[in-house]
Amino acid sequence: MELVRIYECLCDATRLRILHLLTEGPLCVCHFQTILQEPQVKISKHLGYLKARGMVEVRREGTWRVYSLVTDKSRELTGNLACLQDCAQEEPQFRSDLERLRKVQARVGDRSPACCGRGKKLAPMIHRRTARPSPRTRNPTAQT
Amino acid sequence: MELVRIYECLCDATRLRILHLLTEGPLCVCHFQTILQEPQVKISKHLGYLKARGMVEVRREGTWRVYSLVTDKSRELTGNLACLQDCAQEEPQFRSDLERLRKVQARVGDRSPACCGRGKKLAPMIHRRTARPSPRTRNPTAQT
DNA sequence: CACATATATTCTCCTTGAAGCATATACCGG
DNA sequence: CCGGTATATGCTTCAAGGAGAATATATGTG
Repeated sequence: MELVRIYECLCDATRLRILHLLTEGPLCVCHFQTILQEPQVKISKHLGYLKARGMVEVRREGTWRVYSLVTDKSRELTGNLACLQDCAQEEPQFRSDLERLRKVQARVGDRSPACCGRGKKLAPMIHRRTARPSPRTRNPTAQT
Repeated sequence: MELVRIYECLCDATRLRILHLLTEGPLCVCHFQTILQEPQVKISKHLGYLKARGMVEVRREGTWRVYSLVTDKSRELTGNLACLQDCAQEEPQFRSDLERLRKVQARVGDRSPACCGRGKKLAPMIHRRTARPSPRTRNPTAQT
């Protein structure tokens, strides 16, 4: 049952937070770190878990990996994501994640030179306001 | 996060089937056995799991235990059950469960003398068409 | 090339939970 | 009280998966 697969992805708080953020648009790992405030390994692993189950897909942007929700979602997945989205409005955790997401978006939208806030190098500068599909950046290939 | 708790309940096929059936109305363990065609231990354990997480409640009816969805559901739970209900229409597994449920309901609705089909004793005869809240049976008490 | 950054992978430790057998418990009819 | 039915629980085995430290890999910079 595909449904079970979906629910397996949803039964962990970190993954829920990740998916919730992804419904707002693609995001790279370092942004997840900033927003979720969780160690890199943890985030990377959960993203891997989600990818392995076909919930998300990746695209490289220079050094970054930009994750997004899988494009062709099943009926079940669409429904459950909508449901999650709905539930998320109450959970304070999700709300604060969203706030932090807005900040990151603002920073990045301004083309300020930080990916993870480290503000060191800048690379292709592709971190636009994550909501838009970002027309064409540098290397639209690669995925799995 | 309560959401996680909910999803934990949903990420097992047997539990999904159980919950799906319960959205149609209360059901006793022996009927679950008949419908799901799974061993008693398995069903009983999963029902216990669901009860421990506050998704279902029990009521005794003589020798039987009649399980039902918890009466006051959270917004999240309501939403997810609705979503499940929606997804269930496609899954053949759920559909055949439903068919078997109808048969059981028919049998029981006719007041035929079987709980598990064994047709031995009959007891208070409370197994009415499970869909209706069953106004008042014998022992509306008991729960945990 | 050496280095720094972004991210993934490996390995280990530990907990949860699923399955199944055997057994316990509760209730019923006689 | 006895035997039988309905259901739960204890125990064991086993696999999945979560956390974290250390390390590997890839890529861009000078």
